[in-house]
Amino acid sequence: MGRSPCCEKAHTNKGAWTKEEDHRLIAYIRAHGEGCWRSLPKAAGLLRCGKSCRLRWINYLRPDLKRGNFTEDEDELIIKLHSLLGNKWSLIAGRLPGRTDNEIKNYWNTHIRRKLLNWGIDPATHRPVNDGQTNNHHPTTTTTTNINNRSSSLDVTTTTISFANTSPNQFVKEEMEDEKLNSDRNIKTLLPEIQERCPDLNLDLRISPPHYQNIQNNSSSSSSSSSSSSYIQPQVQHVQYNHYHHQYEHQHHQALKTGGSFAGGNSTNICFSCSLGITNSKECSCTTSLNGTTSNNNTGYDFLGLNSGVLDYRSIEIMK
DNA sequence: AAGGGACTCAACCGCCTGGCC
DNA sequence: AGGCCAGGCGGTTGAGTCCCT
Repeated sequence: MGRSPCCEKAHTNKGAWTKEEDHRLIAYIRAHGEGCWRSLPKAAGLLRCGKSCRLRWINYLRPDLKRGNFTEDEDELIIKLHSLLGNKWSLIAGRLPGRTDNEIKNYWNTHIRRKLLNWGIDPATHRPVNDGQTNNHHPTTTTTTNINNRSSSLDVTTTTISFANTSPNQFVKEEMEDEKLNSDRNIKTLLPEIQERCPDLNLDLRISPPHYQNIQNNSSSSSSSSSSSSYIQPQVQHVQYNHYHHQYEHQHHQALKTGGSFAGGNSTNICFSCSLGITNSKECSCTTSLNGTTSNNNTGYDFLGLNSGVLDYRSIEIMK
């Protein structure tokens, strides 16, 4: 026995929404709020499937939607979130206020995928295309050059992934260069160039213990060039989102000042939302105020932020 | 100007999940 | 425990638009 249809398809409109339908839907939701999508079309006088109404509202009519092109910062954030979360568009959208999962999914498939491919990076794995070795479960010794390593007042070693230096014009130029180069050379010869172009782009992922442990070990992870790495003795590099750099450092500084740890430590937690600058969001599950007081007595490591309900990118580290 | 291929993105489809009975 | 249902999600489609020849 098949599933019952969500609506009577014979009596519903399909395809593009008309302005009148939009107005009806908006008026109804303003008056009655969201929810009960199945009964909404009838109540609102719409010949639409409830799902269709929900989608139209969420993806297009919602007043808090941010219209217009994605910014470089948003690009950057989407790439990083995708490297952490995969095709979990709704989760990614949750970190980008005003953007919908559908919008991000489309943008990924039409723009970012191609951009990464032009860089020689597999958008699915965030690894260099043709890099068979890195698919190995046992990472080999590699050399890393940490050019964009920003020193902070905290003397905490971090590696900043930055696309910010690349202006739109540069992108166009680089894409043209890429096409030429791809036709001229074997892709293998390109890999060093890709790394040179994005010297701080290291998209190999691993899950590590809380960040505070790495603070203690930071002296061993700040070298600007080679060292061997393995899962046993990792060379730790932290992902850090440039545009939230300042806020993060502030929070981190406060946490250290008060003797606590930051985001992933076992005494205080700054939630993922806040670490991304999405303060006061419904996702916020901070257990610590910035003055260092703790409002929750969770103990142990919250893998993937499951206890706090959100991912904590600070504890998801990138290594080579 | 016209044809056609490439691209974009709103919308649809089908599956999954969780709540309720 | 199992069925039903609503909501949500990710993958896919296709109409409209853009761009190149």
